Amino acid sequence: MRVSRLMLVTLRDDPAEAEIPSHRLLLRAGYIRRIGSGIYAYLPLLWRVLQKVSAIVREEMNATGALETLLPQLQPSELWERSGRWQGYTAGEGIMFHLLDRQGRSLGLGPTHEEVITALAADLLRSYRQLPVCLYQIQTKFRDEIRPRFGLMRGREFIMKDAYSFHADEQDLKAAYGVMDEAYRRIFERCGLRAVAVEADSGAIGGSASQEFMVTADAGEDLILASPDGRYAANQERACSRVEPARPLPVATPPTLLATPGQRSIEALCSAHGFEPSQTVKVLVLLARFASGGAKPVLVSLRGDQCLNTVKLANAISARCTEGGALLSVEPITPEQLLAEGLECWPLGFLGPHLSDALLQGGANWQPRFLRLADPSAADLSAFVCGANRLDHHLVGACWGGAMPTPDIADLRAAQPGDRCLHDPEQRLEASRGIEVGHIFQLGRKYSSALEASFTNESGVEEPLWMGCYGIGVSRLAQAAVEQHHDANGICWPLPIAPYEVIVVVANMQEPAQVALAERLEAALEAGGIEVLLDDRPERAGVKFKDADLIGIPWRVVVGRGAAQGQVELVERRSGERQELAAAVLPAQLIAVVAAGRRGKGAPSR
RNA sequence: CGGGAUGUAGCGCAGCUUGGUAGCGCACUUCGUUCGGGACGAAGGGGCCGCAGGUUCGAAUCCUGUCAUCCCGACCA
Repeated sequence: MRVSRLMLVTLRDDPAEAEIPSHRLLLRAGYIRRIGSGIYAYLPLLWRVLQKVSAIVREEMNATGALETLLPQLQPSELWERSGRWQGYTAGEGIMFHLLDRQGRSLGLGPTHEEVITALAADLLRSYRQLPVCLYQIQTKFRDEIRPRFGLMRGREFIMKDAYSFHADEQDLKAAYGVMDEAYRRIFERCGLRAVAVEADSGAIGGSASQEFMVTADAGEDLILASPDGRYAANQERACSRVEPARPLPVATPPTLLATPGQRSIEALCSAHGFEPSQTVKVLVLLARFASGGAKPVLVSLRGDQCLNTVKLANAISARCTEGGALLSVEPITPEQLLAEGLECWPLGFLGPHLSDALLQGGANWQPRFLRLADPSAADLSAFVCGANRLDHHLVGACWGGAMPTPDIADLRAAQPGDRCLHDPEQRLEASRGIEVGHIFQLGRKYSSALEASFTNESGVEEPLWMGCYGIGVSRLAQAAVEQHHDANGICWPLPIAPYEVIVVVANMQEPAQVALAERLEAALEAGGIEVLLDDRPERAGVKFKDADLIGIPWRVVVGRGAAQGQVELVERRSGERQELAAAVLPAQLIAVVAAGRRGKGAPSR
């Protein structure tokens, strides 16, 4: 392919909209153009990258026995109502684009395909003899992201590989999950990416076990906490750790009232009275809103030196409040909200776990009882300092039981870098950032039960199918590769996913000898199965070198001054290493090197 | 949605405070000189100054509204 015919438009200046290196480089090097917020055109060079990634994904999925398919993006709301997700996905902070057709039917633009696939499974799968099956597709997904960001990293339209497996029992599901885990590791490795598997929260998709695959990069949106020994890694949303022992509070029976004027924070309280944060319990009041329109006040008790993990909190609330439909949001309660609800103002900043349900009586809409939750680190304290539920006062020496109703215990604390690990107290969690490029879930029977997808087992009894689901963000993966593989001059594609493998640069198009030799080399390389670009533009050599570096083709062949003597230069993009060699031997040598790179040596050595 | 910022040529920006009918660099076209790491000179083309109102003899500039985009938080592959 000739560069003059490639519609290649590179930019010398960084576009103002791009923040992170990969986004800047994809724009500058002519791989993508923004069409709208979170909506990008994949230009020809990027499309080749995406197809290469897709081909690797396809090979590895096929190798597991999965079947490729293509499901509709336009999905009837009725399916989503049956799974109970229509409200959650369209109302409130819902991310599903939805519309009415001309008959007034309600449709959604697929953000994911559990509903469709499960409906199909209900239709087609009748007997254990048909199981297991795994279907996958590589297709555009639509999500009305609250904040699209970083180019392809978080687009509103993006390419995803999603797979769904169906099993007769949980053991078989777990086996398939393990097979997918291995396939995923091979996919990322073959794409030349350094990726780590971490324990994850399963979020809106639901289900039990789930694992994310993170491409490590400073620009990643996720915080990973991992032990140095490599035995534990988790998304911070999910991560658990040991809590440091609290310093015991000298027992003061009965609890005494302490005047604490204006000391609304743990920090202010402790510095004024010489307490340690671990001797205190902080109480948060939040409001949980549900799809049904209901709202429940939640009282959360944490040890004063610990932080709330909002994902764990949302999970704990969802698990305990099943009747109101999906949990839409959990937000701190503000004085304005109390006023609007018709309640008198609470002494915010001085709350204790014994805040009375009586304070909720007479409210307009909220449920009249608190959901009382506590993290074990707070619940384990035998005596503590907490708010007195009275303005400018705290209680010293409070303890659980009696007037202090014992709360429901749930893991609610956010693990932090530096915390000791559960599996080995000698290990401390370390933080790094990652880009989530893959996620695998054991869904269990959540969707199959809701959508009545059942099969007849060996004993002739009908039961819901066991399901797994497995995603890879294909377009995100391509950008993550750039984030991980670039330098000051541009992109350094891992060879297996590079848009072209070799670029032949004619230093001076006015030298017929150079042009002729370059064309011969292009033909020889192509005959050897190499994907070759020929830079035949009437530009100065410097411009072409800059562009070649910017677009990141792994190997560059320069046909220049030595052309008359049959000498050319070979440059490796990643290392910058160059060698002079005879044009006659170049094709064979390069074909061998590229073939080795395709076999998975595209990954960097470090 | 909350907080912050920005909309002027394809890209990056100046001009706005102090109204007088738009400019710089890159890119693009033509010619010449150059020709191995984003050359130089000359000549060109390209702008409802985001949109709509208002103030004014006159608005990119002042006022009001609106839309869009980007950044910081909650969502996710």
